[in-house]
Amino acid sequence: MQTSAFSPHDHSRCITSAIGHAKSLCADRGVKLTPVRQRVLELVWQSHQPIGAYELLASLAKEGFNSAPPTVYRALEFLSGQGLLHKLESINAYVGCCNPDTPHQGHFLLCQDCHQAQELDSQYINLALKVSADQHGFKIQRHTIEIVGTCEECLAQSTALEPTP
Amino acid sequence: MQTSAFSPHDHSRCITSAIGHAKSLCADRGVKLTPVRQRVLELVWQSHQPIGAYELLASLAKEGFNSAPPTVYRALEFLSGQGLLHKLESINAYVGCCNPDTPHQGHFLLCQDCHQAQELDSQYINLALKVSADQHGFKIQRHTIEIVGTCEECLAQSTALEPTP
DNA sequence: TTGACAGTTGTTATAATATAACATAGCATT
DNA sequence: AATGCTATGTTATATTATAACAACTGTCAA
Ligand SMILES: [Zn+2]
Ligand SMILES: [Zn+2]
Ligand SMILES: [Zn+2]
Ligand SMILES: [Zn+2]
Repeated sequence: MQTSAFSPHDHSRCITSAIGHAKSLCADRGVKLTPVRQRVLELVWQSHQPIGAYELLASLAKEGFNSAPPTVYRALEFLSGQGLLHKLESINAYVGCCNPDTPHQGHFLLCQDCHQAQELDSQYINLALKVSADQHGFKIQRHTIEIVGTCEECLAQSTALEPTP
Repeated sequence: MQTSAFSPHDHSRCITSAIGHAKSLCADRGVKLTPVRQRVLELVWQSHQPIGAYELLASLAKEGFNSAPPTVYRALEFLSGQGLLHKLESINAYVGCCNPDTPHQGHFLLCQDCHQAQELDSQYINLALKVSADQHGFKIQRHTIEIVGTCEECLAQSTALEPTP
């Protein structure tokens, strides 16, 4: 896995790695990565841009898969349940998980310029959440952490385009 | 303002404080807290449970207000723009802001038992987000931080009900 | 073999959330 | 009164997601 979704990299390796990982993981767990489930996962991994359910559905339809909404929502539910992808709540879109072995919700950087997402699992953030929750006697079950802004690459591009003073 | 939405408190004071605050704040800013906007804000503040747009709409309808979706979404957009409420993205619901003077996105504790929400603005969390973003050269514009779990009161209740060993 | 079961998929309909587009009304300034 | 701005009314539609039930598929044991 590359260090950042935002930096240029050989993304085909992301895809093959993710799919390979998913296959072995599902085999280990005794659950079925059926054709439609695998195809949805591949489509989600087509890029680091989170993708919406109905966009996935349109792709499936073009490829001759069944294309009623439950098809894709069931696949997304399965993949999410296996920790193979995450839903980004603030944009109703789905992105592949970089580290599906252990259950987690992750933290996401969303670039509003290139629309790519990078998953983190920062122990700083986890600790800060825990400390804040503890202060209120609150027991954390899960969380949604989505940070919107501009990634390093897009910042560099916009800086390069600025008029020189 | 009370220290916690979860603890028992005189909630009528939350409401009057929030509405009074909103009135003076809108007056200061030269924007209009019209009847429907004020009523939506009051409805949002009816409790510390985040409320959905269509539930607000149903209440408005009962009270003789116009009850087409744009009415409530416009009010929510105005109130959100003035920092008087927040949308909780993970549940598509809206909750009054405790501290509308300064712009912020806040951090939310959502109790899955009593369905109440407590807004925080933890500097620990803000710092952790900033550190993580900085490590990736990412410039934060806004964020969605929603922590789901069980509040202190509900934990105490469930503990009290547990069978003694 | 066959039938019972569990899991998966197909199909239809509908729920829930949100916005586009354009018309009308109120209100302040000139 | 005419103008322009903000807010509201109205109709229609877009977007996201789920309910409900039927049909198919493979497994395994009687
Ligand atoms: Zn990649
Ligand atoms: Zn992940
Ligand atoms: Zn209160
Ligand atoms: Zn707030």
